[in-house]
Amino acid sequence: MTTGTLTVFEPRKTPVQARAAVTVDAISEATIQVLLSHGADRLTTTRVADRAGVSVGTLYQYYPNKQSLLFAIMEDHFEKVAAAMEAACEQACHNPLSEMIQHVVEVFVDTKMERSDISVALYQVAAEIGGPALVKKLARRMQKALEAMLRTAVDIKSPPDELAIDTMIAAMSGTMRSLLERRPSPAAVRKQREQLVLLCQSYMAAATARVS
Amino acid sequence: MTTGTLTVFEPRKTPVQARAAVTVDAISEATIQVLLSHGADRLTTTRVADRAGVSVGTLYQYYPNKQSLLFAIMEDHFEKVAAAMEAACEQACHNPLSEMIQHVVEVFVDTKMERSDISVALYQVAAEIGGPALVKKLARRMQKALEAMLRTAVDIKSPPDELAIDTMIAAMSGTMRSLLERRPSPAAVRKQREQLVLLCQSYMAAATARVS
Amino acid sequence: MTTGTLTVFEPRKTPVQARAAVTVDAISEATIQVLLSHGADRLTTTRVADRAGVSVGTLYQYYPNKQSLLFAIMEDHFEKVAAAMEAACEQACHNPLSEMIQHVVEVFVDTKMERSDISVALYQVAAEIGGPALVKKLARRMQKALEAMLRTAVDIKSPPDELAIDTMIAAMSGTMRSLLERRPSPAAVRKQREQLVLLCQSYMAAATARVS
Amino acid sequence: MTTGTLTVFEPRKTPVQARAAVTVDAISEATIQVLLSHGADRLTTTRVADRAGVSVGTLYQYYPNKQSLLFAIMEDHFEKVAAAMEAACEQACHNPLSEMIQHVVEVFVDTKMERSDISVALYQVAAEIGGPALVKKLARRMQKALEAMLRTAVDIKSPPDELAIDTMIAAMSGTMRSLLERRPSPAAVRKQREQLVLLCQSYMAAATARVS
DNA sequence: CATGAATGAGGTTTCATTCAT
DNA sequence: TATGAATGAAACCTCATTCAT
Repeated sequence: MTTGTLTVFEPRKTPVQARAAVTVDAISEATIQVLLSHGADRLTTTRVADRAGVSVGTLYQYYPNKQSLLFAIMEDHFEKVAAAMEAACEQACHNPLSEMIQHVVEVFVDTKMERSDISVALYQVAAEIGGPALVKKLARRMQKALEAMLRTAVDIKSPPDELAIDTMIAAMSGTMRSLLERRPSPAAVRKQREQLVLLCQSYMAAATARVS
Repeated sequence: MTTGTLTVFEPRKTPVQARAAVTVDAISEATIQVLLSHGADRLTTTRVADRAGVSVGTLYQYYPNKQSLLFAIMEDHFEKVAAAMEAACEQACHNPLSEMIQHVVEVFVDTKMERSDISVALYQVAAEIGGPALVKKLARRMQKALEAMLRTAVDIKSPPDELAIDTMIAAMSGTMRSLLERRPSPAAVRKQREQLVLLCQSYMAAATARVS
Repeated sequence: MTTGTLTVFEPRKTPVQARAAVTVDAISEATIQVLLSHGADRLTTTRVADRAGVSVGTLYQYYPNKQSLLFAIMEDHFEKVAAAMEAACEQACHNPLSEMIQHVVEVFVDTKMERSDISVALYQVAAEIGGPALVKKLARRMQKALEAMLRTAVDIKSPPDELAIDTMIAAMSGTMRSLLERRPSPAAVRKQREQLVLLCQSYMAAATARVS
Repeated sequence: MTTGTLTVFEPRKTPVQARAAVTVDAISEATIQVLLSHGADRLTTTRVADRAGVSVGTLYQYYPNKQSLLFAIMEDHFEKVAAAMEAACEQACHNPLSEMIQHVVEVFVDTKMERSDISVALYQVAAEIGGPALVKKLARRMQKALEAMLRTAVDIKSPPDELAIDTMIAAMSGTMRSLLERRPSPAAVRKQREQLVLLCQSYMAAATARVS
């Protein structure tokens, strides 16, 4: 397919003056806005620059090409999610399994919702940029964090195996994706979050039972 | 975003002659090939026509525009999935809950895998065409079929509520998507299928328990 | 510096229909016109297409990029010059040295003058495209043809050595370049041609004398 | 074509402070470097400034526009060549023709070689800036100096006519250009210099013989 | 004076679509 | 019907130049 190399998307130069930092942020935010209001195929660098209130030239001072715009947002977002999950996992250590899962899933959903616009926007373009590669990286980090946490569960003999954790991550991310793409109301999200907690809890319980 | 109207994407004319049917199929197949080998952003009508062994002009005799190409494939695929699920649901009536789920999930996974290339290809472009709308339609059909089936389960008092069924569909589709995007080996698929069965079984059991 | 690869500049596709051949010629001719009337730095693909009476899109159907436009002309022109020189050399065999040189130099000047516009136009851009490489190829062909001819001179024992022939080629081409860039009148050309003949004759005579 | 006016390209201000002179030199040198390493079409003011270790702003304090950068170098170089030739001509007065020519040609070649990088760099851009005009000026100066010198030749009745001198200048410059563009080794240059001396000597002798 | 962020006109190239043959 | 040449709007991106700091 495409890409494979990630370095192509790296930002072009780090701003040294104060106003430049503002510009970079404005461009980044504008990208999301345009992605949501116009769709991936009508995202043009000119439109982004316009929305950001700068000229195209300025945009290209900080991003080497159109894809790097999207890539930067994705990297940022994934970093945020990964960090939140790692923190959540650490915090939930030494608890019963079901409480662990509840905490972790709630944090996942809440983190995603915090900038649900970004998530939805990214779903549209993930494939065209380094998406899959970054997703894999993110999954590995979550996998590790979850495993470490699960090892400390007070009410199970041994943690679920890798396959089960993998599946749970896929289920969490995938379900969340399906839900977000429906653009749910906050109330709907609350209800769905509850369901996702239940889903993961019951699966983990079942997966653990079979293994131990 | 875009879309909303579905009628724009309808194929231009139904092939009445055998030769035409072959052409249409070739184009459709070529579209998937190109999507997979070149990526969504490098899918051009000329390339598709080339791959299909016809001229652009011919392509435009059967499809009014580029999007209709993709839309037709998606519609087709979704129809196949929906039909398979409806059949599976009917077939699984009057069984214990867990057997029902097992059957349904296995059929879902198998149907998706049968043309996994199409699924993967479509993930890239779903957003740009009538994707969400079709997904919603598909979800409604599955929802209905599942509900009807669940009502006949021999070992539960009342079927899970709408929210739970919805969640299960989102989980099935979403998890499957996450898995397929990793381009798994057939062996890996078999293992993952087992896990997905377990996931849905345990969730449905839990969701039923809470309701009844 | 630049390039090194020559294949990048190859034409994109060979026209199969009759009208296409006309188009290709028109574009080629328009390129020269624009080069001469606007200069190398103001040669734009749009301008060329305009001048040729076609759209940019059409231009790009036959030339993969801007440079290939120029490259095609250069290749063509060099081929013409090389062929003319080879013919001239063959024709001049078995004559006295000075007559050989006269014939060859006159043919060289006349061939260059025939499309002096192209020569002048190319001087501007040779460096930016595969210029040096093609020049070297051309020089080799001329070198070979001249050497073969000189070996048959009836009034010298042994032909001038490679270095001398090389120098004569450089002198012929270089002097011609200097002259052409002054955009001389036909009358001036005639006088200069005579001088160039004399220059080459006396040099070859001197170079031969020293060697033999 | 372009140009015609020469005044546009004059440097903006003469450096009065020592520091400024260093800067101007650095920029000038950087221009040549970039021209040689990146080619004419990738010569940007920013790149030159970078290479020179200053900011674009600073560059524009000393040169009003990009072309003036190149023009200044060319003017400088031509001035050096012209001065060297004038000195050589004066020094060679009152000698036999062939010795005169030898001296003059050797000085020409050596002066060109001293900064052969500049010559090669300039060949790329001469057309885009005031090139032809400057060349004409240079040729006139050389023409004058040569004529004055030739008038003092001790072994000929009358000097060669204007046309012959013109042709010799064209031959010298043109041949040198052809040679330099091949990027020759110092050893090759020595051999070629000898040939060029011979070429000019024999031509001048012939041209004189015919006239007298 | 020096800096480098910002500008935006303008260049190159692509590609969905049409239509004469 | 099939073909493929032609179209041209529109996208991406560069770079000479300015000017606030």
